[in-house]
Amino acid sequence: MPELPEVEVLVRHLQPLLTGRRVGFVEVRRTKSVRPQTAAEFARALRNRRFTGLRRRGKFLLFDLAKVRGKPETLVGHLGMTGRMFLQPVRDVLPKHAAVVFGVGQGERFVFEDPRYFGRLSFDASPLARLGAEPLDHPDPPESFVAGLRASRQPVKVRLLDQSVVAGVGNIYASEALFVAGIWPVVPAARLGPQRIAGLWRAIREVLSEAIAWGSTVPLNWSGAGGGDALFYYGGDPEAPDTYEERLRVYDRAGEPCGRCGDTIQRTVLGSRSTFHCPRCQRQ
DNA sequence: AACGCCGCCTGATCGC
DNA sequence: TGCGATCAGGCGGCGT
Repeated sequence: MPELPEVEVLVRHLQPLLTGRRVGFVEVRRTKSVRPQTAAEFARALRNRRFTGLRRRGKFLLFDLAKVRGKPETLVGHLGMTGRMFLQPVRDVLPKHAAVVFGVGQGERFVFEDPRYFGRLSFDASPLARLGAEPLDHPDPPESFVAGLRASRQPVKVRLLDQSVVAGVGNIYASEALFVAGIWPVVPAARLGPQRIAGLWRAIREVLSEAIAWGSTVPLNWSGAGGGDALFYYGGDPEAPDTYEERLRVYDRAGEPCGRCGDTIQRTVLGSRSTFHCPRCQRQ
């Protein structure tokens, strides 16, 4: 599932392709996937607009649009669980679950594909206001992160999935960061002292930036053809033998030996979500 | 009011 | 082989 690194790699890929381009036709194929939720209103807000940039905030993509009186300046994208975004020639075959399609000139179109329809393309920017700090912008744990952990008796793994505590961490990198930090996922967030909080913040930054660096070293393939591994095709060729999946330390590795100590990695369920940890490297 | 849990979705996988 | 059941999960919303 796309988390901060996958969105970051996608943004870096799309930013130069979209900037300066003007939107032509707009085709909303699933009204569920857009806000406002009528095809006509959404198309009216987007048609003929020019992209001036593309940014990321947490797991959100922010498409900057040239100012037009009375119209929103930012299109907000979220990939949900299974969303993909790419450009393709207009004569190519559309994927089965193409939710939104719009022309970007020169015989090309932008495709937002999303088999489970959890993602969105929206002109409502209000969800951004609830986001916590950007982990890669702050070398030291921000006060909002410390406060978000201190206030809760929930397991720290569950707290990390709350986007108001830290923006962009999802189920995969939460397990990964806790492993790197040597923290047992079940530990109540409020029980972590300043040292461990600082270590956890560093670990979050490490696993996220490592994933981005890996993604950016691989040639991008955004043909939109084929599926490949739904988890980590963001960084490269879905057919490539080495995917980032192979670099994950604990996620989806239940029963396998820990790469650090050799003990068996465990799968548990926290907040009705799969959680992976090494019982030896992660205590208390 | 913090927190647990449901519903939204389809595709992959599993068991019989 | 075929088919129904189960699972996957980001996030908003709802109930306690």
